[in-house]
Amino acid sequence: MQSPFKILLADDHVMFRRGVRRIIETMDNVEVVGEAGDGIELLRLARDLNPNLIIMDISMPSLRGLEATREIKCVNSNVKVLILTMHKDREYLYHALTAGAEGYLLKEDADGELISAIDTLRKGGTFISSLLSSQMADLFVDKFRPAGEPRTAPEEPLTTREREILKLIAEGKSSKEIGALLYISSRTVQHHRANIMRKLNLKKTADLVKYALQKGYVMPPGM
Amino acid sequence: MQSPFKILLADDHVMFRRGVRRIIETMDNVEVVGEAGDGIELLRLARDLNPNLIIMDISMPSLRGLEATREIKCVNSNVKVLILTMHKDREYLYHALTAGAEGYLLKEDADGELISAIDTLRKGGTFISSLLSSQMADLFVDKFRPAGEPRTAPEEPLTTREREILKLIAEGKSSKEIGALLYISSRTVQHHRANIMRKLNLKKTADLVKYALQKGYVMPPGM
DNA sequence: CTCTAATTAGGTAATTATACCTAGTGGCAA
DNA sequence: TTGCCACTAGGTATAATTACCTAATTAGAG
Repeated sequence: MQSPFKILLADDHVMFRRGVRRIIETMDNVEVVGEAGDGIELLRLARDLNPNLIIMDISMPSLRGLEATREIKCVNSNVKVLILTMHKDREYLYHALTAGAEGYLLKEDADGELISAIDTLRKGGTFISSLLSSQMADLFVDKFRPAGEPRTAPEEPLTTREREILKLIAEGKSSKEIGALLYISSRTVQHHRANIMRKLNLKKTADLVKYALQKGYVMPPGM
Repeated sequence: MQSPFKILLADDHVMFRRGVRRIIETMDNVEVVGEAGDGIELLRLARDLNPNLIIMDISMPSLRGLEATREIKCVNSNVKVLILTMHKDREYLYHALTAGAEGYLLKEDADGELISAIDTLRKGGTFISSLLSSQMADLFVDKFRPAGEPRTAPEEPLTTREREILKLIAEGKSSKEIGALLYISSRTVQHHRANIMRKLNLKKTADLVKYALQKGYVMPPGM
């Protein structure tokens, strides 16, 4: 048997820490080594107790949880962080993940998922509340795909044909090749090309490629 | 009552399309307007039928599903895409999302989640198989955190000067402009340019731009 | 010292891209 | 019908890229 998995709890509500501790105590080879009531105490205990996992709320007095997370990750990057919170907004989730947290669990489904969350993090994985999977996906899609842009300004000045041609340009094809592909004259392609550049206020092929990449019209390099 | 939500099915297995269709037919105000057996047919039907949602497998003959997704999104960015597949690897998920898909559902839990996935996408949301939420989180964390090197070996055949010039090319500058910036002849820039293309086995400016973007030599568009 | 690679520079030619034009057709809406 | 727009096609001209060459200088490795 390995040495036990050391967990540090951080929440400003005693009752909540007690509840979490009780759930954890049903697990094998896992030990709660300490409890912190605010961020300052958390930093001190994280340094002294050297836990493997910190379970914390992100709304704590004297130092916000995310600040604490960054601080701790900076000093000891081996420790895992599981955020346990009531916030289901995507902004909180986003900030938690970018701050370095490996887990994000809603208090409302902590009963059902806390144990599997701890297990997952112990094995080196990442755990997000299943209730937030759609938010998660939204985040991902928003961050990685400026294309389509459903919610923010579908103001695309290009016509269908122009997008089609832009895609081929960004793939590295010449006007002549594109004309052959689409069964139109290369002069027509050149005309579309000029229109695209005029509409987007671009000057060079390089700009067209970057625009197409940004919009997701072509495969990102590296796949 | 609104006009029905039009769905186009794309999968190379007839039986699977039939099964999906049967599930969908239990929904209100939703209509399957067509079925495609391969990517080429999919592109044609997507254009002709103008569906609101495309449900497709990503392993189809004659055109891979992700290619088809980009193609369709490029021409009609309003259509939603739900990937229905057996692949649970994070690479597939990642590529599907970056290709512009709004949904990713495993065939094995299609029975239970297909209807809610369709509903979610109809409302403008994003849906990922709950079985993949941990993969999703891993993806997110991987992408946003490690500021250090990527895992791939940095075998870079280019010289310092060549990288410098490649960067400027990708920023949209001409050989003459680059020469003026670096106080060298535009002919020298052209020579470097040719060397870069020879080393990387590339042919066009567009390829250079994509390569530079991939390597991170220039800011990704949109940030 | 010798050899190689990197950087610099130029010649010539073909191809392609960019910047200005005009103009016919078809679809769609006021 | 009239007008607008997308798509088509072409003319002309200049700028830039791409594809072949050669070659001098310098720094560094062997």
